[in-house]
Amino acid sequence: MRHRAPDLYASLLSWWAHHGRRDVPWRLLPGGRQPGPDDVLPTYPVWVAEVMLQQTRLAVALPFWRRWLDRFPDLASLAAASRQDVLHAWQGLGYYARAQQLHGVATQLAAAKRQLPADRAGLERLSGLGRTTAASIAATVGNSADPILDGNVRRLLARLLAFPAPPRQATALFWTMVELLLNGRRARDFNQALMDLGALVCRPRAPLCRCCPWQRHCHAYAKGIQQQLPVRPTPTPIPRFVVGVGVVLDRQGKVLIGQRQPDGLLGGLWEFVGGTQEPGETMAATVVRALWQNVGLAVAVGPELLRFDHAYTHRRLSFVVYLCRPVAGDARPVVNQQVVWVWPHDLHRYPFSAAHIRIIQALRERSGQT
DNA sequence: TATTCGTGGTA
DNA sequence: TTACCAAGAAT
Repeated sequence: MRHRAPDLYASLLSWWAHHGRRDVPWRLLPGGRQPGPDDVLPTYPVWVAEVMLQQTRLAVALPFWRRWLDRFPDLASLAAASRQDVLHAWQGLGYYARAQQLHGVATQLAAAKRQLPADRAGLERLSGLGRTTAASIAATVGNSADPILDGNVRRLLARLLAFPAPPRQATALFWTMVELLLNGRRARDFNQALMDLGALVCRPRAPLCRCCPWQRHCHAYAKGIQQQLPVRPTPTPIPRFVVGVGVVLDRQGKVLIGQRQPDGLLGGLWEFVGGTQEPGETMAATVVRALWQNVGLAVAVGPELLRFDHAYTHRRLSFVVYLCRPVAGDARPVVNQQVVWVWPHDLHRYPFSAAHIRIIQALRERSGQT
């Protein structure tokens, strides 16, 4: 009995030829010409793009990718850059460990006088690349026979099979399926077509089944349950915290910032000093305690600068930010890598997270008024 | 295997 | 306002 994989492949590529996205990184590479099946694309810009695109929407990553290539056009320039410059180029993209991994790989390769590998096995040994990203790079660059299994493909296959559990439980099955669908053929267009189909038609919400080349093969569609798939894993409750932040200005008008430890949340980024409110504690007390514990500085809490909510994947924070004056002690790094006093107009030289960018913006608006 | 890594758009 | 979620990987 013949399986139906060849039919699915052909209908997918036929759909993609007319409806695939044009603004994907490998179709935007310098040179402009659309690559033919035998063309080999440069590995470095594809590597950067694929890492940026991990858990990040195409439209979000694209401007970062362009700026990055403008700033670090090749592996050598990235290797020669400072960690600060690299983090600064990544500022606002999130998952900052990815930037440090790119930098680390570039540095190690440069020290060994080696170039990026272009095959999946070699790529997968690099820090920050799992099977999907390595396969996507290899297939994009060399048009190798390496299928991918990203979020788009998982969702698509979960619906195609009407898989009755969270897709993560079907990882082995889905890998086998994409291998069968690709059937040893070259994967550059195939992988892109699968992702485009997931992004444009088999969308997370309100899939456009009328436009889908696989509609007649789709078990979820046949059952009318495409809206209910894929099955979501039971969400874990997200803790909420209130964070008190002190923007400390000294007599000169310099402001105190600290650099976070290299690993963990927002690793290596700079921040204003703060801490989470404890039960029964006033906001002012939280700020005083945070400054004392984190940098050994006694401060007087002044007026509130702003308050806002900020959500991370696994916690929700409410920031309350106060202007403060130092009263006693010298700022020293306790929980931070280092602390420095900087002029407000030099803050843009340091990489900050989105929440602290917002604080900087409020600081600017306030100083502009007075 | 389950958590932990950001951010901003969207309904 | 809230919850969901996106070109996943590391631990």
